[in-house]
Amino acid sequence: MGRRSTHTPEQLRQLILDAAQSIIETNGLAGLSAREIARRISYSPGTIYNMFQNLDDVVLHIEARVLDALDERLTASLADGPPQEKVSRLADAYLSFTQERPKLWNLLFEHYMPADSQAPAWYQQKLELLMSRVETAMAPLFPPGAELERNRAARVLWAGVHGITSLATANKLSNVTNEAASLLVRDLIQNYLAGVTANAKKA
Amino acid sequence: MGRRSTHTPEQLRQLILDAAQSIIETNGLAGLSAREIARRISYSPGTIYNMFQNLDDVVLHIEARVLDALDERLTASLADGPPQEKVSRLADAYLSFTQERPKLWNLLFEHYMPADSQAPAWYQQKLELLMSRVETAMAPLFPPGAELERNRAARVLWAGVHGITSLATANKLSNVTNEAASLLVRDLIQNYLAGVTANAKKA
DNA sequence: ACCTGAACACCGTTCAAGT
DNA sequence: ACCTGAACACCGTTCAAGT
Repeated sequence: MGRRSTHTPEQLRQLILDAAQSIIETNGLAGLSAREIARRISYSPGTIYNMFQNLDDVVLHIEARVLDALDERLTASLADGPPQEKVSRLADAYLSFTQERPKLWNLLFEHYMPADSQAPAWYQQKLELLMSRVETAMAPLFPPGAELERNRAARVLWAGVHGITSLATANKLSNVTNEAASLLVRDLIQNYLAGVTANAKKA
Repeated sequence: MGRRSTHTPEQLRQLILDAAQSIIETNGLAGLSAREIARRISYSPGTIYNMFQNLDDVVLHIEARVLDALDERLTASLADGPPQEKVSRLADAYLSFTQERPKLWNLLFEHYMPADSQAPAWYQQKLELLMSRVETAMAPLFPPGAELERNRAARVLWAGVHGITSLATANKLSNVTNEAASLLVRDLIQNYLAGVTANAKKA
């Protein structure tokens, strides 16, 4: 046994991640197991543990890929226009990503860190990057110096869009199908931003 | 073996559900197993399957309890006042429930029906009841005949509050702690309702 | 050095057999 | 009638031993 080295360590890591991602895309997180990954890449289960700390660690690296793919989508969707339109474009890009790759997107929210450990710093940074796309798109709506308000509004919209998508996908919004979700998202953005700009003018 | 009947079937069902709930409250859904329930109630694993279809079915019944408890909280929070205040009260009640019993609340969203089966009708009805609390509280903000808009606004706010809570709890809102979540919720309600009522007046 | 695979401690679920 | 517990097909993870 042992010693075959047909792959470099880096290749092996990618092999593992590719297999894991493919399992998740078809069967969801519930379908993922270290043994199934091993079977697919024709290595023994132990090998997974030579390359990663454990299965949670594998999942975390898949999440990194998803966050990167999501950011690509968001940035690709940007185009000139008024802030409201930019934000709507971002939301549409987010929604279409979740609808095209539901299992992968869902992974981000159904997987929890083991209670004793927090998400690593690079993970938090990827989240912040995503949110900063929204914040930048909205910037013209706020007077200079209103960084706090702008930051808060970006978080509220981000979380709001997430909430609608998440409940619609899980069929927990009572009668709101996945398609109708985009109507709710538009409504949220329009009315929330109307409220925010009205208040900004008052101040 | 067999035949002891120290409990009626209904008692046995409640015994199982009580044990399951207690496991979830301390260790989360991940800590739940049919064998662990059996151990706690001093029955064999097979007994769980005499009383429930499977473990998912047990979880579904726990979810029913959580939805009922949540509705009790929401209705208890109601008091006279302008609609905006009523909605805020509901949101506060929701938030405090999630903070007091995070594992139980989380269950509602981390547990998915098996892909082949939908949530039963009574489950959907409980969800609708919760959402109707919001809709009723907001009713005076809408002109008569605007049922559609009212219904949509209730869903948007419900999903929005859920999204904020959910991301804050999972530490995925970057720097937004669980306490700060209530600030975001207030901001969402205030600005969204400001936008909605401005539009309603225009129409 | 690299990889294996047996071993340990768990699962969900079923169902023949016991009282 | 009610309940058991062995059986089957799975898990995650470790680590001595093989090449």
